[in-house]
Amino acid sequence: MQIVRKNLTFQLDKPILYMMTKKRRRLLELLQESVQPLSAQQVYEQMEESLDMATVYRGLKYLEEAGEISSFLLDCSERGVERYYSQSSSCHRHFLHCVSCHSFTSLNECPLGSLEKIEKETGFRVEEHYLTLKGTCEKCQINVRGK
Amino acid sequence: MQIVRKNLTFQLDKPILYMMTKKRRRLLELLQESVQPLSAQQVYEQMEESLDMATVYRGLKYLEEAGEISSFLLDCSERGVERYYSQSSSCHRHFLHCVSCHSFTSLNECPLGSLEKIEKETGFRVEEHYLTLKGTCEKCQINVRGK
DNA sequence: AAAAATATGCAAATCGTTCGCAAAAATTTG
DNA sequence: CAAATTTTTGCGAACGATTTGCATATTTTT
Repeated sequence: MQIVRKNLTFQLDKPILYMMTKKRRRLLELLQESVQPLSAQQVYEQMEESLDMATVYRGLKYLEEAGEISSFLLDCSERGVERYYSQSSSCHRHFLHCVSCHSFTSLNECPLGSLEKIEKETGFRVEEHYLTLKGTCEKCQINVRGK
Repeated sequence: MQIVRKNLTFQLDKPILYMMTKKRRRLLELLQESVQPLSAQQVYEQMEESLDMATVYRGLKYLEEAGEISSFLLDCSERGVERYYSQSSSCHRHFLHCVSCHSFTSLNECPLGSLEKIEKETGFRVEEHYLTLKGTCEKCQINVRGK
């Protein structure tokens, strides 16, 4: 990650100028270090330096708008409906969510076929897509069997 | 739709006995008549007979557990994060959501390729999946052009 | 270094959704 | 069929995730 200063950073085509403060950088680093997508609450808990919850939310929203991270909604039986954040690595990612241990596993590639067919059929111009797969991870399958 | 009476209805393999009250039937009918998935709020507004919001929520949850309807989460720029409900027709469905007029378009088929590959790669047993496509519907594309 | 702009902490507000409880409706029992 | 029992409904309060207003702190611009 580069250090970003106001008026100096451009994302996508249109220039988005933004400011990378210490706190925001820590938020971003935390997400970059994490293998798992994290909810705002989890980010808050994992921050060593103190950071207000409102600042976490504002920071995450800011980083997302700046294109550094991306998020999705998940309804988890354990934690309820929350937004989860992860770094915006090279390409967009999807996750498998284990309904038993509630961990995420990242997919290597997007299992979605071409969207062109859909666009032709529906007349829609598809701009983004979110895919959530739910199931049971390898570990939890074994654990259940073991019992 | 069949009229369901306690102890007389079975869903899937395991017998789920459930009671179809007048209010619940109206909820279900509303969703069956609607082309679009509806949020609890929209269901509430479209109900001619008065129905408490708590009852709407409870009824929708009940119908979903009974397998009559299904739901998904959507973050819409206009309406925020809400759960949307639609009847569980024969097979499971996915929707395209227009980011301009906020309407839904139903997909004819699931664009997801085989999940087997994913299961092999990840060891995951995939049980369900949710796909949200966002973009611009045909009408809104034309409207924008027209301006 | 001072002035201006922006971010942060704190507390209160918001919004979708859920819950407790008493009354109403549906089901079961005798 | 009426009484007893179970389940649902309405109402208001509670909840949890997220947002907002405002005064203060930090960062940027001058």
